[in-house]
Amino acid sequence: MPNLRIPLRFQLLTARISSVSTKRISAALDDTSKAIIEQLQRDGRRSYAEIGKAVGLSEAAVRQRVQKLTDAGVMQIVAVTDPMRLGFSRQAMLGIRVSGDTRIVADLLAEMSEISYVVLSAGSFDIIAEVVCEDDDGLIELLNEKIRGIEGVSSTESFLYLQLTKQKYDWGTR
Amino acid sequence: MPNLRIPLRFQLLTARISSVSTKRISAALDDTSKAIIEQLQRDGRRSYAEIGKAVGLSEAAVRQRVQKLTDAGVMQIVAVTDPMRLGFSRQAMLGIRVSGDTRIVADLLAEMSEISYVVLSAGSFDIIAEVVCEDDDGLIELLNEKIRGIEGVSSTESFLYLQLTKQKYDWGTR
DNA sequence: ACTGAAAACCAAGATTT
DNA sequence: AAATCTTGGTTTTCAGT
Repeated sequence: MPNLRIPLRFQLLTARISSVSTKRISAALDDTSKAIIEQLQRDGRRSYAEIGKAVGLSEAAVRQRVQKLTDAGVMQIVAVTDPMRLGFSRQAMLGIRVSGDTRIVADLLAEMSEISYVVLSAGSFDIIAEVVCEDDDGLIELLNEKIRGIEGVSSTESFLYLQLTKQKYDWGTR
Repeated sequence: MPNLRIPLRFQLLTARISSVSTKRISAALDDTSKAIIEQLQRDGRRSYAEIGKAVGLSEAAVRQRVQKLTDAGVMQIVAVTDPMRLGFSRQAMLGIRVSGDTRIVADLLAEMSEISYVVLSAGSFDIIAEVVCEDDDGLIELLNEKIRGIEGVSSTESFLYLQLTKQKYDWGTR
């Protein structure tokens, strides 16, 4: 069973890869599969029959394709919550410089509930992390009490979010 | 009808807000709703009956709550595709400095299909953007031919992804 | 494509706050 | 009174053959 506490892409990249092997599907989805995915991107609970009508397939055929796509880890149907709607209104991207093993620091960051995104990167930052806090106080506290206290963190730089202009997850279908 | 080409949070933040007013739910979800959301984060197509069994509610009650949560924009059930699985293996975060109106540049970036994420930020970068390309050539081309050519982009800095350590979307339920 | 089983839907009615 | 949950009957979908 995959670790389900971190749902979307992270899960796709880790848990699933182990079981399905690293076969790459490339952009080799046919138009019908793309159309099915598009339907489900609009509404993940749309019925197979309805999707079938839209893409010109029988209900059963749609169901089989959806099964295949999810089994292969190409697609996942999940609920996503909106931090803003839940009172987490202060977001920021952090650039972090590390002395020592970046993976150890990244793992510590990943354990923090306020941190939604952690990547190891090449460039003038070793780690990039996204934080989601209720307010400025939460962010200040997180930075000073938790992040800067991590052994090996030599400096951090914050980029407060002013406005989220775009976010998408629909690779391969457009 | 909301613009569905940009599915998740962006949609939640824009299209939905207009119709539902800006009421904030705060962390005021009761435990039952949280439990329902958790179920759907594991599998967005789990049946209402099954969820009901898990959270101690009737099938109809679960359906009503899910309806409310999605109508309120707290949650959305969608298909998410994995860029890696589809052959987009080179990702990077870009820090962009802009002279002039950052929103205009951000909108231009948002139109590019390789760019998955755009935020206006305060700090030493005016815009932060995530790019997802098939390979290094794609990234180089994007940077030089498209991004650096935008009027008002004064400098860019790239942070290539080495490893995605964490990604989550489940605010409010943990 | 067909079929039994399951789930979703709908409309009241009951219960809670 | 308003919101929320349950129940029972009906339609639709699901999953296996």
